[in-house]
Amino acid sequence: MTTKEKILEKSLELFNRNGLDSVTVRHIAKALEMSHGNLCYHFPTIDAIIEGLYSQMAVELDATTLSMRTIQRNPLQTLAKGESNIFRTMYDLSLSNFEKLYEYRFIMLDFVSIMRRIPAIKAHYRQQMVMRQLQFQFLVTELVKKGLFKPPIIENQYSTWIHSAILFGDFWLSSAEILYNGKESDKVKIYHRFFISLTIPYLTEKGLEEMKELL
Amino acid sequence: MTTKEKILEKSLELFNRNGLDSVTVRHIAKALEMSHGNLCYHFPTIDAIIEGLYSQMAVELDATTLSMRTIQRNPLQTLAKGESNIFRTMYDLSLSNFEKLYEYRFIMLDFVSIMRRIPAIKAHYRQQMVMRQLQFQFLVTELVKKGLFKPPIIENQYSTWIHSAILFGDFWLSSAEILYNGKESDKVKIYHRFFISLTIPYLTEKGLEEMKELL
DNA sequence: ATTAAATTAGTACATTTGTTCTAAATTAAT
DNA sequence: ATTAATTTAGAACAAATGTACTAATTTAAT
Repeated sequence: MTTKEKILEKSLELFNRNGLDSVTVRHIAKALEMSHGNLCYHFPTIDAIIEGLYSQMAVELDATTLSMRTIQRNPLQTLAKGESNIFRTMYDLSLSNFEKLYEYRFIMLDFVSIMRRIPAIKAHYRQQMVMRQLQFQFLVTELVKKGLFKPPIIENQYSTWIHSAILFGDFWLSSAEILYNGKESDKVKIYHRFFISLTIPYLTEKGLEEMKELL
Repeated sequence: MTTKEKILEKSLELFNRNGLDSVTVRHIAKALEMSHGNLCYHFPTIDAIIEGLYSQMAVELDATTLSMRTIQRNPLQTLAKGESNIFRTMYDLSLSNFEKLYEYRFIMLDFVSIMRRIPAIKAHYRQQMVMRQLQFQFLVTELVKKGLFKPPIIENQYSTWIHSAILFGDFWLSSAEILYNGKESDKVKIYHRFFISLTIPYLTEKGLEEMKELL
């Protein structure tokens, strides 16, 4: 493991534990038993560390999104494997997404602050968001075609719902930080279940049966 | 207007404009053309200012919640006024809530950070949350009874939904801060409409008609 | 083995910040 | 009008922080 990697790893640990505000280059250096002068040799500013961690997360999230893209590219083929697969795939993909966000939770917990501090991150996030929206949109359309999701009752119903689903995805960690009381090790699972449950009123009877099977 | 009030007012303005992190006692004092020594006479710490503003918001939010409580205390009487009233009331109350949150948006934009810094605020918020949850629960039950909301398909469906509605209420400003592109003056209206739209799949046909009338 | 490049430690400096303190000035009370 | 209380300004201090710089040490290359 290179020094840069060691720094990123330890920084993530400290950011997650103590929050963005409370961690300084000196803390990180001390935790690594190196001089902060040296640390600044590798990462001249603390923002560079944050940016490095964000990039890491983005890359790792992309790995899961990639499977999503496979579905998108060959939707018929993917869906043809059997209808129960699509929910299972959705479930698994969103869960690994949630887990990844938890791994980098300091970013989500200080989301606005980070986006304001580092414009490059904000730009990247906004770009990703356009993609996410399209993927969701596509997925929902497929689900309606397949008779698993109800057709929209009013115009734009699903795009509104997608928007709120994305919002949930971005801020469940913040909400949990303040309200969650249970075991830390159950947090991801529970909020992910919340997330999945939000689809229920949109399901057809057929969709509901499959979902019940899954849960 | 007392000096304390002037300080709170100007602080709110600066916090909203520049973000929590970027505002110091000296900035506030300078904007008010007073010495920061004097400012610290009225508010010994910057956290005291934040706490003051949070209390203000809480009190003002309570004013709207109070009307909510009137419904809760005399639900039959309130509902008997005509079924269209309940949606109108919901709409108006949630809108004034959204407007109030916008007025104190710096709090919502640095929600986690503030809750971590000032335990008293966190405690108060958590307490309020229990109330909010109950009010929502009650409201939904009434709406189901009245035949405006569908009965739950699976157990705890509505408590999950309420949870996510509260999450939306707390973090729409954060999401908008990063993603919203439109006119600033439309922000509240648009996100509030989102919020209201999230009820649609839960509405009965009767409910849907009334909602369409409202929107 | 020698030279060049890189990494590292430690120091130093300028800024900022929250907070305290003192003395002056203003206001209110009697 | 005198006294007491409140308010204000400004200086002062300590701690923390980001960043830069220098010199030493280690590593890699030839």
